[in-house]
Amino acid sequence: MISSIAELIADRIGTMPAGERRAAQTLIASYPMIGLKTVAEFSAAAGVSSPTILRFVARLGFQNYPEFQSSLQDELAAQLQSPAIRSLNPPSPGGGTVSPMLEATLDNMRETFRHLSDKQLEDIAARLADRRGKTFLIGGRFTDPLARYMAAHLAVVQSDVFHLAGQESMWRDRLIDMGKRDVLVIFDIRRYQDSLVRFAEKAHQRGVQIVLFTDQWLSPIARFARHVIAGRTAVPSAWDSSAALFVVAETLIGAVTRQLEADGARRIREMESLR
Amino acid sequence: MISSIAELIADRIGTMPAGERRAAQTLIASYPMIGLKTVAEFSAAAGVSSPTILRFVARLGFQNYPEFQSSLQDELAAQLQSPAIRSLNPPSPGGGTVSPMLEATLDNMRETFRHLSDKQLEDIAARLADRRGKTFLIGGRFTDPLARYMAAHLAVVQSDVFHLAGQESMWRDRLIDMGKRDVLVIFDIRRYQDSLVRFAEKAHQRGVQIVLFTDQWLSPIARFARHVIAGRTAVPSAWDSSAALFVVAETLIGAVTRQLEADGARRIREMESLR
DNA sequence: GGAGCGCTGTATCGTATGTTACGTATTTTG
DNA sequence: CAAAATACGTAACATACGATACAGCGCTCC
Repeated sequence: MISSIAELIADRIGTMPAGERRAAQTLIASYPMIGLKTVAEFSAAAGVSSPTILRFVARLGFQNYPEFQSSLQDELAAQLQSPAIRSLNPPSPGGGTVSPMLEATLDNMRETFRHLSDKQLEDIAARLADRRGKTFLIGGRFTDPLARYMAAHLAVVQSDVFHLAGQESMWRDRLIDMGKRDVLVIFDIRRYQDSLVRFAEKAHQRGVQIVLFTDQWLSPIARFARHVIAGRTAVPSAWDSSAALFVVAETLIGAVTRQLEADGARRIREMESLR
Repeated sequence: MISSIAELIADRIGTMPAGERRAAQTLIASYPMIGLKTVAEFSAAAGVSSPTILRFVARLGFQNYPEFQSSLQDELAAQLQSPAIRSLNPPSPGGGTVSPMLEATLDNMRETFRHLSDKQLEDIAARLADRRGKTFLIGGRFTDPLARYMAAHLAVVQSDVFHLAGQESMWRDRLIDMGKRDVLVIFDIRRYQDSLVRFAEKAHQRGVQIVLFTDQWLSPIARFARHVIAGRTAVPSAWDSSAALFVVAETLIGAVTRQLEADGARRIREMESLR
């Protein structure tokens, strides 16, 4: 079973003529980067001519050079999605059904945050902390609890935080209260909900700033969103995991709280005294 | 100091027009693979035209598209050479707010699961999957969304799943429906809510089996509970983190689904056909 | 309500890139 | 040692790719 081009090369390098062998060795030496460049660059690096490179990829079984490159890219993509860090967490001798799920979840989080810079989060937090507008939150069938969770926390440190619940017609009517200075936080992962998309579009038309939590395939709402947070959701289960998005939400809650520190602290104290 | 294109994008995404922002988001979502493909593919994935992609890379400071691609490749190459330091987000020496939060959360999860055996989880899952009784879920001020999340999923694979919402008096009345064969899942972390404790006690008196999600200091409800899941909640933030509990909940959801596989699969299909 | 600006997509163009044909060099074999 | 077969590079070719000019549209600001 051959699963990577590198193996394929190792398998056939013995049967190759001198020129192609040099190509193979050059590719292996800085695998797979050279293969992503142009034929001319590849040939120059290997010290052979362009046609030799093409004959080389043909011998590997590819119809043409672009096809070869696509294959390399797919390989890279797969590699990047399951970071090698996995090996750093010992395979938890237990073995049971728990480990794979936990491991995948941890990977998802690392991967999600890898695509997320401090600056982005701070920007979004700043937007949420900006007290000139209101904050609305809403989610889909399985993600609405995340919206609630976030709303519950934000509502403690600032006023004008509203979770949109209930029937579609209910929240649609709330559109009238929304304007340019307001923020709408939407959670939407596969399978994306039409009702949410429609709602997002209408809100967008009113100039509302949309912060979208979605999965790596991006909900169609992304096109209306000012900020998009793409979380990894794949786990060995019948369900997708929202855990990564949950952690991003918590991180944001923390960031907003920090930015509102002065005001927020007072607010929290007041609130405590009211209980 | 900007060292990666991802950062560069995060830095300037705020100043970009809508179309280019979509390009940026698409790139970040599957960073950096899309950027290595052709302009046509990139533009199609982002849902914009080719010139918009080119304007996008121009705005990032590149003279032309190939130069942009080379830069991405260099980045990838550097990344591949030091697999240990996979983190795209540099260790944020400036005290980035993200890393410590994420690290703490990941630690919490590992620690939480370290104290949780496969057997325990399977037992709880079996209890929840046992279809002779009903399942009720409820949570506290900040944890109720977790109860909702779990309820939303369980309700798909089995009947008789109820989330207890609204006023305290509302759910207190539901006690009348609860008996020995039923399960009550409660989420309660500091500061523990008296109302929940009272409710748990009454349910316990009726012989209801209680599954408690709490923090490492254990809610007083623990004394009534048949199963206790203690999650770590400490993070460098003003708030406690429920992320570990969330992941346990997802794990349980997965386990229950698996145990109900035969029935559950049919149920899910039926449900799909109803939509 | 009108004028101006900026953003975006369509259509066209030039060119860099992959591809192929062919001639020369090198090795292999009888 | 000769002759054939294979390998390799040069050079011409075609295509697909990136780049650009331009027009339509929406938005903002008078």
